[in-house]
Amino acid sequence: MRHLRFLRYLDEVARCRSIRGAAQRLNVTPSALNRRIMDIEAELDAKLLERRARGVQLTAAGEVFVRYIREQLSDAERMREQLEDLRGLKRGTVKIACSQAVAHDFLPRQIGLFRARYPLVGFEVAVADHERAIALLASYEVDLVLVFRAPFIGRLRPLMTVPQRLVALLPAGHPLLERPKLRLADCTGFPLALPERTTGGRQMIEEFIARSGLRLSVAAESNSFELLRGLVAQCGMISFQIQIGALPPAMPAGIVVRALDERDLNAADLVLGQLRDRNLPLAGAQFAEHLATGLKTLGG
Amino acid sequence: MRHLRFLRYLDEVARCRSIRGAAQRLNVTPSALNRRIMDIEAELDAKLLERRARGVQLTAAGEVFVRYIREQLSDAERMREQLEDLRGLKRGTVKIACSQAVAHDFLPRQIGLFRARYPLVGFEVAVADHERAIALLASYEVDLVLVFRAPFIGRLRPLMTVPQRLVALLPAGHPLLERPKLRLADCTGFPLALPERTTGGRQMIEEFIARSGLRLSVAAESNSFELLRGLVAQCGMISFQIQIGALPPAMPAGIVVRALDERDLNAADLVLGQLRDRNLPLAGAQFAEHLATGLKTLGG
DNA sequence: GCAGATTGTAGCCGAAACGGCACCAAGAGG
DNA sequence: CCTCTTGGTGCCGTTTCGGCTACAATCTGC
Repeated sequence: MRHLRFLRYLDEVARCRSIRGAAQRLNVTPSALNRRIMDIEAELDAKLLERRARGVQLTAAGEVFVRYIREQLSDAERMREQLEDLRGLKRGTVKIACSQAVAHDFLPRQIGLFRARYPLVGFEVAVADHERAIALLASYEVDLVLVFRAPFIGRLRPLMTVPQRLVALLPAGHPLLERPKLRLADCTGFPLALPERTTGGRQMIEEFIARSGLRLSVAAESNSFELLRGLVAQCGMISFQIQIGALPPAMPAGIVVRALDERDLNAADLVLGQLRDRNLPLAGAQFAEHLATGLKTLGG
Repeated sequence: MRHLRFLRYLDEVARCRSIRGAAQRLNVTPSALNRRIMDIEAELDAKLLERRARGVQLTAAGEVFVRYIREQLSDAERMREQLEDLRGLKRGTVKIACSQAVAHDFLPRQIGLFRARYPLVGFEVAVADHERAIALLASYEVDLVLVFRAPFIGRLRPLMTVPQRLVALLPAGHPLLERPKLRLADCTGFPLALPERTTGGRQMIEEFIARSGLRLSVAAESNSFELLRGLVAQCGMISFQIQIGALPPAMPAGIVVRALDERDLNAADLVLGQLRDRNLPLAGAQFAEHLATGLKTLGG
């Protein structure tokens, strides 16, 4: 959309917090960029940027305007999709940020199912922790988030929440597998491979430790669930994951999933959400609906 | 907003259903206007207008695009108001369409109360029948409607509904005033001044007539409630109005208001509404809230 | 069926907007 | 102190835009 050029300019400046930096990314000269911004400031009769020696900073008015810009850009995209839609094509791009737990199996499968019906729809998936996911949502870089233990933010509108329990991942043949149900206390003697402290699952474990005073032997710790699974299968460690991240069919041979006793850990919510006060692009809205049914059948 | 110029162009063309007509209203030449439109069509790769000999007609894609345009223009206005807002000024313009029944007393008083708190807020009020009011809302020419017996339209989002009964307006000293409550059948012998058939109040009366087979002597009929009141005060006729249009303090001397028996006429709704899927400008949203409380205290 | 009016459209030209380049001024950091 | 980075300005060529004029197609009234 031609008429949105200036808006893109300011959007990029806001992201880079620098006129020269934005100019480089936009393939224009800083002077030209700066002039357009000054035009807008003159028209609105309000300073949008606080010019500092090391770059620029958005003023309060700038914040308001940048939010407006991102709405506009999003709306333009949505309109385009509507046009494509009534031309018979279902296309567009779904941008989503998700927790690592769903990155291995659940989300890719849902994308596959969705694309079977709408093959022209593209996807951009950012795997990130809760905070970064919410930040991406707030800056309009993604349309949807699917995260575990989302922080309570006013601008997040939950579309669906699914309670999730923690399950244990054990190597095949592990002695603990003889018991039908596992308690966390049973694991004290065994080497554990835990997810990083920023993840929701780890925080649940930490809360339990704080409550019970249990001492666990943490043999390994990683930000990669992929690696943790490897530690289980190849080093005989025990790891933990939320249910959706450890659906039995997706587990490699050599790893067995066991539920943890309900007394040990409360469930926490996996939440599918979008930005409040925002109209999603067609493709995004449809995929959100698709995901919602996918999540629902998961529970049933 | 400079970057929205093209959009205004097409918006006006859509309203005029003519390129030349729109060009005249926009103070540009038809050729220039047409070029911009063709630019947009080329960029979207979709014909927006069906060129005919007597003017132009929006295509389906055109409809989608024009709706997008009006959203954009509305959003731009809202953003401006937000900027003014954080500059300390509460300004903006509230655009509202209303039924005649509230034009005489209720709405002006509410506007007065509102402007006492926000003196910089301007008003544009269009008095119109239901259909036209809804049309104005749908084409983004007004932000709010306050109409009696609004038609059920999907795009209308009711914010508040207030049931309204019909009351009779009689000249002071009229013989019927001796009775505490009036029945419609009592009026058969007297000359009546009825509102036009397009108004909601008249339709209620017509429905009663159809049900009861009553014969009323219609001495006068008008589209102006102002005139009807004159006929009551100066010609001794009886007229009818919904409650909110006949609040006793607003009645001129010489006119007395009497409730009609509940058995005769059901209540119908006065509805305050906005367009679904639209974010109102700040001033509009605030006035809607103000009106809602005004309507609530009315009932209590 | 034919003149007249009305509508959208293309060519040409001047004006305005825009971007690139070179240069300047102001802080930050050593 | 100098140097490096940042935003800001003057000048000039390019692109975009709008007004004028003329033209083809269609509707209207007789």
